[in-house]
Amino acid sequence: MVTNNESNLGRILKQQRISVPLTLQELASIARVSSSHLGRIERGERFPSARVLRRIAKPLGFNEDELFMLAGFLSPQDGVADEPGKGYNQRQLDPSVAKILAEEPVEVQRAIIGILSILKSVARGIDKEKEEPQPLK
Amino acid sequence: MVTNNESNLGRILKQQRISVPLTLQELASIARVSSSHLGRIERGERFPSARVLRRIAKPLGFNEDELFMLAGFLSPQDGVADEPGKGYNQRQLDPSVAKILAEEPVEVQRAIIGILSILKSVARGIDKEKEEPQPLK
DNA sequence: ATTGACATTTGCCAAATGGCGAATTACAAT
DNA sequence: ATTGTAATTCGCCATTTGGCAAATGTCAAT
Repeated sequence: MVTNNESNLGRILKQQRISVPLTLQELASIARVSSSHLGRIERGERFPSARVLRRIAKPLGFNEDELFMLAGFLSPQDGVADEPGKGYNQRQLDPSVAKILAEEPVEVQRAIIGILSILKSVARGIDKEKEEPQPLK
Repeated sequence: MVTNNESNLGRILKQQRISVPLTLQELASIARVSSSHLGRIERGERFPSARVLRRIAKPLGFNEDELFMLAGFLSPQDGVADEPGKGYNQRQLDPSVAKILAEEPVEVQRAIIGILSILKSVARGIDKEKEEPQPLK
């Protein structure tokens, strides 16, 4: 990525690094990313991958999600929601159901969801006559 | 990276895509990622960038952070997965499964467990009636 | 079997990421 | 100023990502 139009990310990262304070080389050795690369990221000549972003997050005092949001990797409203009942489902998964299901392989779990969706569409009525005529007999 | 086969991510993505259901081309056009690339990701020949992961999240019914966790981009709340593909325990309740199921009333959740146990017992006793050819025509 | 319509995979390529070492720039303390 | 040393930037290159188009696979309907 060349001269990112709106790369405050680099400035933010540099500011944070300076204020910690760390040099590029120190951050590089802590985060295991080359200092030259970090330098290019700070001045907007390169864009950090998720892996690099993740590695420099803690040394700079960022949360990973926070930094991912700054980088535009995560949508603003889609942070990790630790708050209960925040636009999520008001219903919840029955604990015993969760426990039983958790003992099955993930493929089985997903297959179960597949069966559920079939049952729901059947219950809703035969809704796909226009496209895919079911060989009923 | 060549055929990083130990990565479940591809499997998970494919399972989810199939169960939605979507074809590679449909997902490609919805998510604006080429179908060939998506195919390679699913079979582990390529590793998705954050940008791609972000684009395919919603069409597949994942939260972005959920998917980032699966890809190893975000650490799970406890434990550290430094390499992508690790840190995914196969014997846990899949987050997307939990989410979908949590939207159903508890009676439905329990009914699903009932169906699961019936299916398992059928699968166990499948050889008791080996003489039952299904008339499939 | 043949056709046709999709779906998936493969070959090839452009662009981007990221490391290493050399060059350059601060910035001390003589 | 000049020397020394640490910090930053630059040049070059390997590796990876991701797209396009062609090849291949799949499957239902002739």
